[in-house]
Amino acid sequence: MNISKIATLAGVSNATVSRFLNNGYVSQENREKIQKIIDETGYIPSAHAQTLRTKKTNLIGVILPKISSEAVSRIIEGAGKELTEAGYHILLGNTDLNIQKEIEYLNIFKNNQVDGIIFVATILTPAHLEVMEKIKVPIIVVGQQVEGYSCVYHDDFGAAYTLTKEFIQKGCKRIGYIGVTEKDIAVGYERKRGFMQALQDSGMEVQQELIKIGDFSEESGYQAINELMQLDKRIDGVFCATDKIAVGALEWMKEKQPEQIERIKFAGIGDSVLAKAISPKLASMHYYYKTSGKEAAKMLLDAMQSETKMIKEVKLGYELKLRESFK
Amino acid sequence: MNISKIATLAGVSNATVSRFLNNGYVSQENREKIQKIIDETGYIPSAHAQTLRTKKTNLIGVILPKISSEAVSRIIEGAGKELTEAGYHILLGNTDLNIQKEIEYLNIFKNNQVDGIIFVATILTPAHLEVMEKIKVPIIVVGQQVEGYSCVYHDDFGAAYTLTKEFIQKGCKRIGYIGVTEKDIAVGYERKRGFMQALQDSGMEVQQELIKIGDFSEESGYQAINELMQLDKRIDGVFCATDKIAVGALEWMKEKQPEQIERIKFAGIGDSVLAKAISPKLASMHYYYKTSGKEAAKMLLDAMQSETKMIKEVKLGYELKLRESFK
DNA sequence: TTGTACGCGTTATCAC
DNA sequence: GTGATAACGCGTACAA
Repeated sequence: MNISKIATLAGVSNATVSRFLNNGYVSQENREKIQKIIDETGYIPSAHAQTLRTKKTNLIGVILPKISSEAVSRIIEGAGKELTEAGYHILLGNTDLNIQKEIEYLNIFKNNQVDGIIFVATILTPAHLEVMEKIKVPIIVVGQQVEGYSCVYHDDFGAAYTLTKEFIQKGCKRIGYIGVTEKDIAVGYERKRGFMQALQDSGMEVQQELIKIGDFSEESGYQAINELMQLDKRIDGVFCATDKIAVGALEWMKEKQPEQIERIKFAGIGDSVLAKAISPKLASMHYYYKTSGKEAAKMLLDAMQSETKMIKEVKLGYELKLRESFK
Repeated sequence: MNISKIATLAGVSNATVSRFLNNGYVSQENREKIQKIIDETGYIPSAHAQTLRTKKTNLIGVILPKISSEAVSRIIEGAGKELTEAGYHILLGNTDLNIQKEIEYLNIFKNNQVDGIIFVATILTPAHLEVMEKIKVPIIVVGQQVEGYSCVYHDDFGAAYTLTKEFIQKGCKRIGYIGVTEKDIAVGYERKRGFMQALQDSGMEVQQELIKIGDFSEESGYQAINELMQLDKRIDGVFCATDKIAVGALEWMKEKQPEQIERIKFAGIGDSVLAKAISPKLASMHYYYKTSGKEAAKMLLDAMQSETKMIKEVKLGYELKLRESFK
């Protein structure tokens, strides 16, 4: 079923049907005839033919590292709502933590396959930037601050700084740190920087041996805390760059040294559902993931409308959630 | 940049370029010339124009109730991997638990916008089936068994039956049940049926007043357990239709009657990350969500290839995970 | 092995 | 207000 058949059935030309569909001038009489045929046939215009003609796809490419992550799914949830309301659909680009795939998706989306891109980034390499340069549709980066692109991210430095100050204020003297690779500017570099800066500003020495770098898994938290506890039994605080890492660390404590768990303060970042569910309840920094998705979508919608390529950065705050692990 | 420009630059006709791109006969000499131009320009054919011409979109519509759900995101993860490898992309249809939106998305996907549909269903109404009837592309339903459609789902009856038997074997005499609406055939109806059947088969009476129906939230578990404990203080087991409900119930116990928590056995279904993280660790039935997504994708790929509309049902098993809450 | 010419379904232009 | 008709970018008979 296509527009010509509808036109024939309604006794008008396809141009009139097209005008009817796109709010052009059509007589009341013809409006009714056409509507009747459309209702009867259940006709829906071919989005692909429309795209070919108008250059507008109504599609937004969303590139993300891992769909089964609480943060990421929240971001999509927020972005999706906003985009759907504006008449756009989401084309998914799940890279499964594979950096090469990120570049592949950027390339796939490049040639007008989508009207805009939301890129939930982790590690940005020069290769990424090179491809991104060539893309004509607007790109909004989520989760990382990146020069030359509109982005929405959390204040990782500030969150880590504030959280570390909290450790210090509560009297912690020897605080361990478990983080991730600094190639991830937001989670790895900025959070660690906030941690170290807060120590320095409080006149405390940064002890490099108490800084452990793992990956994003619970296991890496489990292993890192083990190393930390062997290194220095007087540790009285453990700053984990993510909640997941903290959960792993707490798991180790509960298994191996349950008598110490009350003495040592633990905190993560992200305020996941896990943080609230485990025992002791994990202190964490609440991040507004859904809002960040929503904000990114709004920025993208703006960018797609305007002619000028104005760059806008949105830095979202955080909220301290002190819980049992931080008494 | 389009195929004609590439052809001109390479000094051949667009037909030759097209043949080159689609593995047709092209002389070695021309192959090289064309490849050179394509490399230089970074040309990528317009997927939309290809679709218009070939009627193949390479798109799979995935309709789901809520992206930020562990089960759902796992399903997508599994399906996505399989589909991507086969050269398809996912067009997201997040309905945000709105049944009307499910029907909207089915309609959007109807008219050849996608080559196939994966429908992660919750409640299927006659209105759903009516729209689904009219859709020409293959549909695979995930999470529910539905007459006339290929589907992949978990053995909810069996899981609930087995789990209930476990309660009984461990000596429970008065088992409460907290479930969800029976309109959801899988989670609501089948799990409850398994529960009741197991009681009956063991010669135990089903006590209707010990059966509570809430929604999918933790709060509903929190409230339902409160009602149950007021009704009958001798309750020694609580079967929760989902892990989330069980988490809410345990939360209430920890807050209000911590001294009773050891006496009463708790279990959920789904084996979420929460189940393993909370204390006491929640006994649950492991479900193979990622596998179900993978399986659905495979079935869809098959269905899209074959001419015949063979219906296939895949019922996945479960794995009992006894944990602290079930000692 | 190559090129010409047409059609996929839609929108936009223009003359009526 | 309306209806031919060209054009969007591509794939593919068909003729060469």
